[in-house]
Amino acid sequence: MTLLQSLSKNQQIVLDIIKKAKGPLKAYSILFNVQKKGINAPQQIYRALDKLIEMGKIHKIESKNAFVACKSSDCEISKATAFSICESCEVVDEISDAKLSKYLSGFNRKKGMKFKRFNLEFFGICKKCK
Amino acid sequence: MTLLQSLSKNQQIVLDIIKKAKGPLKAYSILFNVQKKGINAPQQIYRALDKLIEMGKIHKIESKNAFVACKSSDCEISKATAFSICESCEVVDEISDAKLSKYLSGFNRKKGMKFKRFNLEFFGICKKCK
DNA sequence: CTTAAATATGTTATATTATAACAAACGTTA
DNA sequence: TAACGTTTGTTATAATATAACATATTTAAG
Repeated sequence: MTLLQSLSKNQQIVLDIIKKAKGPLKAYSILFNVQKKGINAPQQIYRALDKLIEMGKIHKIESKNAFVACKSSDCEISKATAFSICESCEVVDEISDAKLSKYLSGFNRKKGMKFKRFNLEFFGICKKCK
Repeated sequence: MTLLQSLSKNQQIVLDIIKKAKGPLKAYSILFNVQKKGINAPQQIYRALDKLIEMGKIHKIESKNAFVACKSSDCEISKATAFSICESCEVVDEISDAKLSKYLSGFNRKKGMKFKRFNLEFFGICKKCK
């Protein structure tokens, strides 16, 4: 019984914009894009972003302070994220690799803690930019 | 012939503070700590931080916008970084694991790009906080 | 139904993080 | 010592993010 969590108005607006985008979007760039829709304040964007992240609909690219839609046809909650980032054209791709994910999910420091979540960012130059 | 790059005055001041710290430091917290030493402006901190990162003396924890000293007795240039981050006490540990590093350095997307660098952040609750 | 609780919204203000731009000093090294 | 690159100092401002509070809407329980 997959009670597919419905989105609020602002959450839907923000998600739509992020989905349509070709690359990662910054919060204020989202804001400028939705002012015609009656959203005027950063708070409104950040609140929607927070919820969308919680729901696993989007991810934050930490090294860029930008947001992308989740590619994995709606992962539940993002415990294991990996991205490839082109340092030239700034294109970001979500990496879905079962082996990688399993390897990292199973990785635990000897004396240390058990991990709940990880985020991995790869950097390089993509094929197009070479 | 290891020409061990010498640090400038500000670079040395900033590095010393980061090394003494128990956890990751934020740029403005560094700034407040060095105002007695005649450093007054964010620019001066950020410039030192940038150079120290280039040299591999420190790393930026992207998810926290904070900086830690490199633990690996001065890694050359940080092409492969991994950290464990406690979500409770916020302690950050650099992970030096040859296998992990090798695994990830060898990871290349099939059709995609060859990676030059990666950064991995694990999150959980550390032993002390459990 | 209808009241209470939780969630979402709108809004103003402000905090935090980071860079731009320019002038002066310092340090190589040729 | 002149020319170049690097570092410094400084003022200003850009970019990213949260606090706090009032109101509205949705959900769930009695």
